[in-house]
Amino acid sequence: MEKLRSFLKKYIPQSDVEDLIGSFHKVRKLKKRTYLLKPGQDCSFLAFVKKGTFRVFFYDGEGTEVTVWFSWEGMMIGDLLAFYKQSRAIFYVQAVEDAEISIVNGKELERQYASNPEYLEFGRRYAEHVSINVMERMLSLQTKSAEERYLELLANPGYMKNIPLKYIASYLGITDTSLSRIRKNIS
Amino acid sequence: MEKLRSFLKKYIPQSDVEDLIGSFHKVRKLKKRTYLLKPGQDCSFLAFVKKGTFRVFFYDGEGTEVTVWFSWEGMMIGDLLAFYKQSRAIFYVQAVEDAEISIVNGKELERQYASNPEYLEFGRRYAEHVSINVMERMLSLQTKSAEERYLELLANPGYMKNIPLKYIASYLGITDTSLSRIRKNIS
DNA sequence: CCGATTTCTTGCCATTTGGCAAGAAAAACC
DNA sequence: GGTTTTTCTTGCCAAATGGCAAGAAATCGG
Repeated sequence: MEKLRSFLKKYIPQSDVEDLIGSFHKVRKLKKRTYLLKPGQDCSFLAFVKKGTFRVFFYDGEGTEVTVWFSWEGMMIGDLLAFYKQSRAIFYVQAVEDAEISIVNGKELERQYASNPEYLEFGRRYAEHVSINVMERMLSLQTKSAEERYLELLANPGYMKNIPLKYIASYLGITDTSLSRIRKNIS
Repeated sequence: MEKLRSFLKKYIPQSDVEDLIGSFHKVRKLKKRTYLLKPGQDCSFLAFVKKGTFRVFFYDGEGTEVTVWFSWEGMMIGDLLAFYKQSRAIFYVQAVEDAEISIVNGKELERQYASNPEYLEFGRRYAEHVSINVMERMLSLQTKSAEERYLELLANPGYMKNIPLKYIASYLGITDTSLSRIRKNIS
């Protein structure tokens, strides 16, 4: 639970987070390529990634897979859009490699918020953090070329190293063919 | 204050919001094309738009204006990215037409959160709402053509009707030249 | 280790979007 | 109302990205 503790402490460093940690009680292991969520399912929970990598994706109007988000060890995963909208799952959430997660149910989380306003502050700060990340990705999509966006990804640690290029391509908003050509250009 | 009340009630319908309303005490009027914020300024506040329209923009590496966001009557405005990151302003925030706003200072807002956990819940729900909006715009940028994105905008009420096309173009992530051609195509 | 499957690259050509510059149209200003 | 400034459109051509299909390369699964 050490990783979960330091994750939570990032948002509410002053608070005792033991009760909150305790509410992430359901543990699941997922084999590579299996699904944590599919569209239409109940997705009123958040999961903390203890091990592995996930991707969030859907099929667009033409039946093409679009990867919306990735999540690695030490981060949260789930269908956050649907979670915040309080709707059924919109996306697929799939393990990109063998993974292990701890889950907190949405109702349980609300109870934690109600019992301790410091946890409510966690909810707020986490949502703000999500806003920041999504805004920055949005800006990148709005203003940068596919090649620039790809270089941006590579600038990060080695996060992308086990991710198939076709997932990365759709995350960048381009086809795998185009990404392949961009890679050729760069090298 | 009626509009502000119903805005706040959208997020915390059960709560008495009078104290929170009271904290939006500073009122400002801005003439068309004047700035509420410029990069580097202190932007630790939120403003509620009582009248008028705003846009958030910056200059990219090539010195081209990029419109990031719009805000209309009944919504909040400010440099939300910098506000959440607790940094100095990153963007310009400009009145697109004569406008009037009510401002709440960030520190004051924190005091409200501290004094009443129900207001903290407002902070959380609003950040979640922002996440939803930004995610949806991000998805649109990632998966749709410029023409589809433009039609999407038009599908809304008459929101865009006083906005110069060049601002809309940069909001869509294209040049004004391209938008002009798209418009020709459509009609 | 080997066959089956998935992923990645490449060629050819189409479509979308951009850059620049000139002129038309609209809006702002006095 | 007329002048100035800003915004919008268009033509010409370039660059970026896509679609399809074939084959190469890598990975998977026993």
